[in-house]
Amino acid sequence: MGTDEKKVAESVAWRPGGAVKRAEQALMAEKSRVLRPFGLTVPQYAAMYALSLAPGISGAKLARLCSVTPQSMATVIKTLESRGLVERRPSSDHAQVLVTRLSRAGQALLRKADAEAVAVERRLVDAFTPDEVALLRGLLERAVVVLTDGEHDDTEHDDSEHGADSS
Amino acid sequence: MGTDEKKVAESVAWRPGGAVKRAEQALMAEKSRVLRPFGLTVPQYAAMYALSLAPGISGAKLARLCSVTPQSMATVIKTLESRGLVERRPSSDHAQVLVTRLSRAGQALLRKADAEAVAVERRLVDAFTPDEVALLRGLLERAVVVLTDGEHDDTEHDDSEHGADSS
DNA sequence: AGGCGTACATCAGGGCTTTGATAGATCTTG
DNA sequence: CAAGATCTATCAAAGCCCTGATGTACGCCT
Repeated sequence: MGTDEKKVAESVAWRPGGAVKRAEQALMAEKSRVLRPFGLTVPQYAAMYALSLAPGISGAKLARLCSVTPQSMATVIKTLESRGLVERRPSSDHAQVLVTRLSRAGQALLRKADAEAVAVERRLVDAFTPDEVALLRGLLERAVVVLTDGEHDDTEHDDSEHGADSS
Repeated sequence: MGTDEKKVAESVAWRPGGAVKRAEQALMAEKSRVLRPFGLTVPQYAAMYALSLAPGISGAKLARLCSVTPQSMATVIKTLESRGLVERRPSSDHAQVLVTRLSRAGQALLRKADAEAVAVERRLVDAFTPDEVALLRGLLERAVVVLTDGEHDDTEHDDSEHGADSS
Protein backbone atom coordinates (compact mmCIF):
# COMPACT_ATOMS: atom_id res chain seq x y z
CA MET A 1 0.00 0.00 0.00
CA GLY A 2 1.62 3.16 0.36
CA THR A 3 -0.22 6.14 -0.84
CA ASP A 4 -1.41 4.99 -4.25
CA GLU A 5 0.70 7.09 -6.56
CA LYS A 6 -1.91 7.61 -9.24
CA LYS A 7 -4.41 9.05 -6.84
CA VAL A 8 -1.87 11.33 -5.23
CA ALA A 9 -0.76 12.58 -8.62
CA GLU A 10 -4.34 13.43 -9.42
CA SER A 11 -4.87 15.22 -6.16
CA VAL A 12 -1.79 17.34 -6.63
CA ALA A 13 -2.56 18.08 -10.26
CA TRP A 14 -6.11 19.00 -9.44
CA ARG A 15 -5.07 22.00 -7.41
CA PRO A 16 -6.08 25.11 -9.34
CA GLY A 17 -2.48 26.23 -9.31
CA GLY A 18 -1.38 23.04 -10.97
CA ALA A 19 -3.21 23.52 -14.22
CA VAL A 20 -2.02 27.08 -14.71
CA LYS A 21 1.50 26.19 -13.71
CA ARG A 22 1.73 23.30 -16.12
CA ALA A 23 0.36 25.36 -18.97
CA GLU A 24 2.82 28.15 -18.31
CA GLN A 25 5.60 25.63 -17.98
CA ALA A 26 4.73 23.88 -21.21
CA LEU A 27 4.66 27.19 -23.03
CA MET A 28 7.97 28.27 -21.56
CA ALA A 29 9.55 24.93 -22.35
CA GLU A 30 8.44 24.99 -25.96
CA LYS A 31 9.48 28.59 -26.48
CA SER A 32 12.82 27.90 -24.84
CA ARG A 33 13.32 25.02 -27.18
CA VAL A 34 12.81 27.03 -30.36
CA LEU A 35 14.74 30.00 -28.99
CA ARG A 36 17.75 27.97 -27.91
CA PRO A 37 19.36 27.86 -31.36
CA PHE A 38 19.49 31.65 -31.25
CA GLY A 39 21.08 31.66 -27.83
CA LEU A 40 18.09 33.46 -26.39
CA THR A 41 16.05 32.72 -23.30
CA VAL A 42 12.35 33.50 -23.14
CA PRO A 43 12.80 36.58 -20.93
CA GLN A 44 15.53 37.84 -23.23
CA TYR A 45 13.31 37.36 -26.24
CA ALA A 46 10.41 39.06 -24.47
CA ALA A 47 12.54 42.06 -23.62
CA MET A 48 13.81 42.36 -27.16
CA TYR A 49 10.32 42.05 -28.55
CA ALA A 50 9.02 44.80 -26.29
CA LEU A 51 12.05 46.87 -27.19
CA SER A 52 11.27 46.49 -30.88
CA LEU A 53 7.83 47.96 -30.25
CA ALA A 54 8.98 50.70 -27.91
CA PRO A 55 12.58 51.62 -28.74
CA GLY A 56 14.43 53.78 -26.29
CA ILE A 57 12.31 53.32 -23.19
CA SER A 58 13.70 53.15 -19.68
CA GLY A 59 14.58 49.90 -18.03
CA ALA A 60 11.81 50.39 -15.52
CA LYS A 61 9.16 50.78 -18.20
CA LEU A 62 10.52 47.83 -20.07
CA ALA A 63 10.24 45.82 -16.88
CA ARG A 64 6.60 46.79 -16.52
CA LEU A 65 5.87 45.84 -20.11
CA CYS A 66 7.34 42.41 -19.49
CA SER A 67 5.65 42.02 -16.12
CA VAL A 68 8.87 41.62 -14.17
CA THR A 69 10.64 43.69 -11.54
CA PRO A 70 13.19 46.32 -12.59
CA GLN A 71 15.86 44.17 -11.00
CA SER A 72 15.01 41.17 -13.11
CA MET A 73 14.94 43.29 -16.22
CA ALA A 74 18.31 44.75 -15.28
CA THR A 75 19.92 41.33 -15.31
CA VAL A 76 18.30 40.47 -18.61
CA ILE A 77 19.39 43.74 -20.20
CA LYS A 78 22.90 43.34 -18.85
CA THR A 79 23.24 40.00 -20.57
CA LEU A 80 21.80 41.30 -23.81
CA GLU A 81 24.10 44.30 -23.69
CA SER A 82 27.16 42.15 -23.07
CA ARG A 83 26.29 40.31 -26.27
CA GLY A 84 25.84 43.50 -28.23
CA LEU A 85 22.16 42.86 -28.90
CA VAL A 86 21.00 46.05 -27.20
CA GLU A 87 22.59 49.40 -26.48
CA ARG A 88 22.06 51.61 -23.45
CA ARG A 89 22.83 55.29 -23.14
CA PRO A 90 21.83 58.00 -20.73
CA SER A 91 18.66 59.80 -21.77
CA SER A 92 19.22 63.28 -23.13
CA ASP A 93 16.53 64.96 -21.05
CA HIS A 94 16.80 62.75 -17.99
CA ALA A 95 20.34 62.23 -16.88
CA GLN A 96 20.37 59.10 -14.74
CA VAL A 97 17.69 57.40 -16.86
CA LEU A 98 19.16 54.90 -19.27
CA VAL A 99 17.35 54.41 -22.55
CA THR A 100 17.71 51.05 -24.22
CA ARG A 101 17.29 50.07 -27.84
CA LEU A 102 18.06 47.13 -30.06
CA SER A 103 21.35 47.16 -31.92
CA ARG A 104 21.34 46.21 -35.59
CA ALA A 105 22.51 42.76 -34.63
CA GLY A 106 19.71 42.62 -32.10
CA GLN A 107 17.12 43.57 -34.67
CA ALA A 108 18.38 40.95 -37.07
CA LEU A 109 18.41 38.24 -34.43
CA LEU A 110 14.99 39.20 -33.15
CA ARG A 111 13.52 39.02 -36.61
CA LYS A 112 14.58 35.41 -36.95
CA ALA A 113 13.81 34.39 -33.37
CA ASP A 114 10.42 36.08 -33.48
CA ALA A 115 9.33 33.95 -36.39
CA GLU A 116 9.94 30.83 -34.35
CA ALA A 117 8.31 32.17 -31.21
CA VAL A 118 5.26 33.33 -33.11
CA ALA A 119 5.05 29.93 -34.76
CA VAL A 120 4.82 28.29 -31.35
CA GLU A 121 2.07 30.61 -30.24
CA ARG A 122 0.32 30.11 -33.52
CA ARG A 123 0.49 26.35 -33.13
CA LEU A 124 -1.16 26.82 -29.77
CA VAL A 125 -3.85 29.19 -30.95
CA ASP A 126 -4.64 27.05 -33.98
CA ALA A 127 -5.54 24.16 -31.70
CA PHE A 128 -8.53 26.16 -30.52
CA THR A 129 -11.42 27.93 -32.16
CA PRO A 130 -11.26 31.73 -32.04
CA ASP A 131 -14.11 31.65 -29.54
CA GLU A 132 -12.18 29.33 -27.29
CA VAL A 133 -9.10 31.51 -27.43
CA ALA A 134 -11.14 34.56 -26.50
CA LEU A 135 -12.81 32.60 -23.74
CA LEU A 136 -9.51 31.41 -22.34
CA ARG A 137 -8.06 34.89 -22.46
CA GLY A 138 -11.11 36.24 -20.70
CA LEU A 139 -11.05 33.65 -17.96
CA LEU A 140 -7.37 34.21 -17.34
CA GLU A 141 -7.85 37.95 -17.21
CA ARG A 142 -10.61 37.54 -14.67
CA ALA A 143 -8.39 35.30 -12.60
CA VAL A 144 -5.69 37.94 -12.59
CA VAL A 145 -8.17 40.57 -11.50
CA VAL A 146 -9.54 38.42 -8.70
CA LEU A 147 -6.10 37.58 -7.41
CA THR A 148 -4.66 41.05 -7.83
CA ASP A 149 -7.63 42.99 -6.68
CA GLY A 150 -8.07 42.42 -2.94
CA GLU A 151 -5.26 44.96 -2.59
CA HIS A 152 -3.45 45.18 0.67
CA ASP A 153 -1.41 48.32 1.16
CA ASP A 154 -0.45 49.56 -2.26
CA THR A 155 -0.94 53.22 -2.98
CA GLU A 156 -3.34 53.98 -5.77
CA HIS A 157 -2.81 56.66 -8.37
CA ASP A 158 -2.55 57.21 -12.10
CA ASP A 159 0.91 56.52 -13.56
CA SER A 160 0.84 57.12 -17.33
CA GLU A 161 3.33 59.70 -18.58
CA HIS A 162 6.05 61.61 -16.87
CA GLY A 163 8.37 61.96 -19.77
CA ALA A 164 11.29 59.60 -20.07
CA ASP A 165 11.09 58.56 -23.65
CA SER A 166 12.86 59.65 -26.76
CA SER A 167 12.81 59.55 -30.52
CA MET B 1 5.71 60.45 -27.49
CA GLY B 2 7.12 57.97 -29.56
CA THR B 3 5.63 54.60 -29.59
CA ASP B 4 2.40 55.27 -27.75
CA GLU B 5 2.90 53.39 -24.54
CA LYS B 6 -0.68 52.23 -24.11
CA LYS B 7 -0.77 50.58 -27.49
CA VAL B 8 2.54 48.88 -26.97
CA ALA B 9 1.42 47.59 -23.62
CA GLU B 10 -1.63 46.10 -25.27
CA SER B 11 0.38 44.48 -28.02
CA VAL B 12 2.73 42.89 -25.55
CA ALA B 13 -0.07 41.76 -23.28
CA TRP B 14 -2.03 40.33 -26.16
CA ARG B 15 0.56 37.69 -26.88
CA PRO B 16 -0.89 34.33 -25.88
CA GLY B 17 2.04 33.85 -23.55
CA GLY B 18 1.28 37.08 -21.77
CA ALA B 19 -2.11 36.07 -20.45
CA VAL B 20 -0.95 32.74 -19.09
CA LYS B 21 2.20 34.24 -17.66
CA ARG B 22 0.32 36.99 -15.86
CA ALA B 23 -2.21 34.55 -14.42
CA GLU B 24 0.52 32.27 -13.16
CA GLN B 25 2.40 35.24 -11.79
CA ALA B 26 -0.63 36.63 -10.01
CA LEU B 27 -1.30 33.26 -8.44
CA MET B 28 2.31 32.86 -7.38
CA ALA B 29 2.43 36.37 -5.98
CA GLU B 30 -0.70 35.90 -3.93
CA LYS B 31 0.34 32.51 -2.63
CA SER B 32 3.78 33.85 -1.80
CA ARG B 33 2.18 36.65 0.14
CA VAL B 34 0.07 34.40 2.36
CA LEU B 35 2.90 31.90 2.75
CA ARG B 36 5.53 34.47 3.70
CA PRO B 37 4.49 34.67 7.37
CA PHE B 38 5.29 30.97 7.63
CA GLY B 39 8.68 31.44 6.03
CA LEU B 40 7.66 29.22 3.14
CA THR B 41 7.96 29.76 -0.61
CA VAL B 42 5.42 28.35 -3.03
CA PRO B 43 7.66 25.50 -4.22
CA GLN B 44 8.47 24.63 -0.61
CA TYR B 45 4.80 24.57 0.24
CA ALA B 46 4.02 22.49 -2.83
CA ALA B 47 6.66 19.94 -1.91
CA MET B 48 5.40 19.70 1.65
CA TYR B 49 1.84 19.32 0.45
CA ALA B 50 2.77 16.50 -1.91
CA LEU B 51 4.81 14.96 0.86
CA SER B 52 1.81 15.00 3.17
CA LEU B 53 -0.12 12.98 0.59
CA ALA B 54 2.70 10.61 -0.26
CA PRO B 55 5.01 10.29 2.74
CA GLY B 56 8.34 8.63 2.19
CA ILE B 57 8.63 8.87 -1.57
CA SER B 58 11.89 9.46 -3.41
CA GLY B 59 13.07 12.90 -4.35
CA ALA B 60 12.67 12.06 -8.01
CA LYS B 61 9.03 11.07 -7.61
CA LEU B 62 8.37 14.11 -5.52
CA ALA B 63 9.85 16.20 -8.29
CA ARG B 64 7.52 14.62 -10.82
CA LEU B 65 4.51 15.24 -8.61
CA CYS B 66 5.41 18.89 -8.36
CA SER B 67 6.24 19.19 -12.05
CA VAL B 68 9.82 20.27 -11.52
CA THR B 69 13.19 18.72 -12.29
CA PRO B 70 14.89 16.49 -9.71
CA GLN B 71 17.55 19.18 -9.36
CA SER B 72 15.02 21.83 -8.46
CA MET B 73 13.38 19.55 -5.98
CA ALA B 74 16.76 18.76 -4.48
CA THR B 75 17.40 22.41 -3.66
CA VAL B 76 13.92 22.78 -2.22
CA ILE B 77 14.27 19.68 -0.08
CA LYS B 78 17.71 20.74 1.08
CA THR B 79 16.31 24.00 2.39
CA LEU B 80 13.37 22.30 4.07
CA GLU B 81 15.68 19.75 5.65
CA SER B 82 18.02 22.43 6.97
CA ARG B 83 15.03 23.93 8.73
CA GLY B 84 13.97 20.64 10.19
CA LEU B 85 10.66 20.57 8.32
CA VAL B 86 11.41 17.33 6.51
CA GLU B 87 13.61 14.32 7.21
CA ARG B 88 15.51 12.24 4.70
CA ARG B 89 16.91 8.77 5.19
CA PRO B 90 18.15 6.05 2.93
CA SER B 91 15.41 3.68 1.85
CA SER B 92 15.53 0.30 3.51
CA ASP B 93 15.09 -1.73 0.34
CA HIS B 94 16.83 0.64 -2.02
CA ALA B 95 20.17 1.82 -0.75
CA GLN B 96 21.04 5.01 -2.59
CA VAL B 97 17.40 6.12 -2.75
CA LEU B 98 16.55 8.71 -0.12
CA VAL B 99 13.02 8.72 1.22
CA THR B 100 11.66 11.97 2.50
CA ARG B 101 8.88 12.69 4.93
CA LEU B 102 7.55 15.61 6.93
CA SER B 103 8.84 16.06 10.45
CA ARG B 104 6.35 16.78 13.20
CA ALA B 105 7.27 20.44 12.95
CA GLY B 106 6.75 20.22 9.21
CA GLN B 107 3.31 18.68 9.61
CA ALA B 108 2.30 21.36 12.07
CA LEU B 109 3.54 24.17 9.85
CA LEU B 110 1.94 22.70 6.77
CA ARG B 111 -1.40 22.44 8.47
CA LYS B 112 -1.41 26.16 9.14
CA ALA B 113 0.12 27.21 5.83
CA ASP B 114 -2.21 24.95 3.88
CA ALA B 115 -5.25 26.70 5.25
CA GLU B 116 -3.99 29.99 3.84
CA ALA B 117 -2.99 28.55 0.50
CA VAL B 118 -6.31 26.78 0.09
CA ALA B 119 -8.08 30.01 0.96
CA VAL B 120 -6.34 31.76 -1.92
CA GLU B 121 -7.31 29.05 -4.35
CA ARG B 122 -10.81 29.08 -3.01
CA ARG B 123 -11.06 32.82 -3.47
CA LEU B 124 -10.04 32.27 -7.06
CA VAL B 125 -12.41 29.40 -7.74
CA ASP B 126 -15.30 31.21 -6.08
CA ALA B 127 -14.98 34.00 -8.61
CA PHE B 128 -16.12 31.59 -11.30
CA THR B 129 -19.04 29.26 -11.79
CA PRO B 130 -18.22 25.56 -11.51
CA ASP B 131 -18.73 25.31 -15.26
CA GLU B 132 -16.24 28.04 -15.89
CA VAL B 133 -13.67 26.42 -13.67
CA ALA B 134 -14.09 23.13 -15.48
CA LEU B 135 -13.90 24.94 -18.80
CA LEU B 136 -10.71 26.75 -17.83
CA ARG B 137 -9.15 23.56 -16.59
CA GLY B 138 -10.06 21.82 -19.81
CA LEU B 139 -8.69 24.56 -22.02
CA LEU B 140 -5.44 24.68 -20.09
CA GLU B 141 -5.10 20.92 -20.28
CA ARG B 142 -5.58 21.01 -24.01
CA ALA B 143 -2.98 23.74 -24.30
CA VAL B 144 -0.50 21.59 -22.40
CA VAL B 145 -1.21 18.66 -24.68
CA VAL B 146 -0.82 20.73 -27.82
CA LEU B 147 2.46 22.21 -26.65
CA THR B 148 3.85 19.01 -25.20
CA ASP B 149 2.65 16.70 -27.88
CA GLY B 150 4.64 17.40 -31.05
CA GLU B 151 7.33 15.40 -29.32
CA HIS B 152 10.85 15.56 -30.54
CA ASP B 153 13.05 12.78 -29.24
CA ASP B 154 11.65 11.55 -25.98
CA THR B 155 11.37 7.82 -25.47
CA GLU B 156 7.90 6.51 -24.82
CA HIS B 157 6.98 3.82 -22.31
CA ASP B 158 4.81 3.15 -19.30
CA ASP B 159 6.30 4.28 -15.96
CA SER B 160 4.08 3.44 -12.99
CA GLU B 161 5.64 1.29 -10.25
CA HIS B 162 9.11 0.04 -9.65
CA GLY B 163 9.04 -0.05 -5.90
CA ALA B 164 10.71 2.72 -3.92
CA ASP B 165 8.17 3.49 -1.25
CA SER B 166 7.93 2.50 2.35
CA SER B 167 5.59 2.40 5.32
C1' DA C 1 14.11 77.94 -2.72
C1' DG C 2 13.32 73.99 0.17
C1' DG C 3 10.52 69.75 0.70
C1' DC C 4 7.93 65.99 -0.42
C1' DG C 5 6.63 62.48 -3.52
C1' DT C 6 7.73 59.74 -7.42
C1' DA C 7 10.62 57.40 -10.64
C1' DC C 8 14.96 55.32 -11.95
C1' DA C 9 19.09 52.49 -11.41
C1' DT C 10 21.68 49.35 -8.64
C1' DC C 11 23.83 46.62 -4.88
C1' DA C 12 23.09 42.63 -1.92
C1' DG C 13 21.11 38.32 -0.72
C1' DG C 14 18.07 34.20 -1.10
C1' DG C 15 15.72 31.00 -3.93
C1' DC C 16 14.07 28.46 -7.97
C1' DT C 17 14.90 26.30 -12.48
C1' DT C 18 17.07 24.40 -16.32
C1' DT C 19 20.67 21.89 -19.06
C1' DG C 20 24.56 18.93 -18.93
C1' DA C 21 27.44 15.52 -16.89
C1' DT C 22 28.88 12.03 -13.32
C1' DA C 23 28.07 7.88 -10.75
C1' DG C 24 26.00 4.17 -8.04
C1' DA C 25 22.03 0.83 -7.61
C1' DT C 26 18.50 -2.05 -9.64
C1' DC C 27 15.84 -4.46 -13.11
C1' DT C 28 15.44 -6.82 -17.46
C1' DT C 29 16.94 -9.68 -20.80
C1' DG C 30 20.00 -12.52 -23.71
C1' DC D 1 25.99 -14.34 -15.31
C1' DA D 2 26.88 -10.19 -17.89
C1' DA D 3 25.15 -6.32 -20.67
C1' DG D 4 22.16 -2.67 -21.28
C1' DA D 5 18.31 0.09 -19.94
C1' DT D 6 16.26 2.66 -16.16
C1' DC D 7 16.09 5.12 -12.08
C1' DT D 8 18.24 7.81 -8.39
C1' DA D 9 21.10 11.43 -6.44
C1' DT D 10 24.23 15.16 -7.01
C1' DC D 11 27.82 18.54 -8.74
C1' DA D 12 28.36 22.54 -11.64
C1' DA D 13 27.20 26.52 -14.30
C1' DA D 14 24.04 30.01 -16.03
C1' DG D 15 19.93 32.58 -15.60
C1' DC D 16 15.83 34.51 -13.82
C1' DC D 17 13.04 36.47 -10.16
C1' DC D 18 11.90 38.48 -5.89
C1' DT D 19 12.42 41.35 -1.49
C1' DG D 20 14.86 44.98 0.74
C1' DA D 21 17.73 48.89 0.87
C1' DT D 22 20.51 52.89 -1.28
C1' DG D 23 21.32 56.99 -3.62
C1' DT D 24 20.29 60.15 -7.27
C1' DA D 25 17.30 62.91 -10.41
C1' DC D 26 13.12 65.39 -11.37
C1' DG D 27 8.45 67.55 -10.78
C1' DC D 28 5.23 69.82 -8.12
C1' DC D 29 3.74 72.56 -4.44
C1' DT D 30 4.15 75.66 -0.61
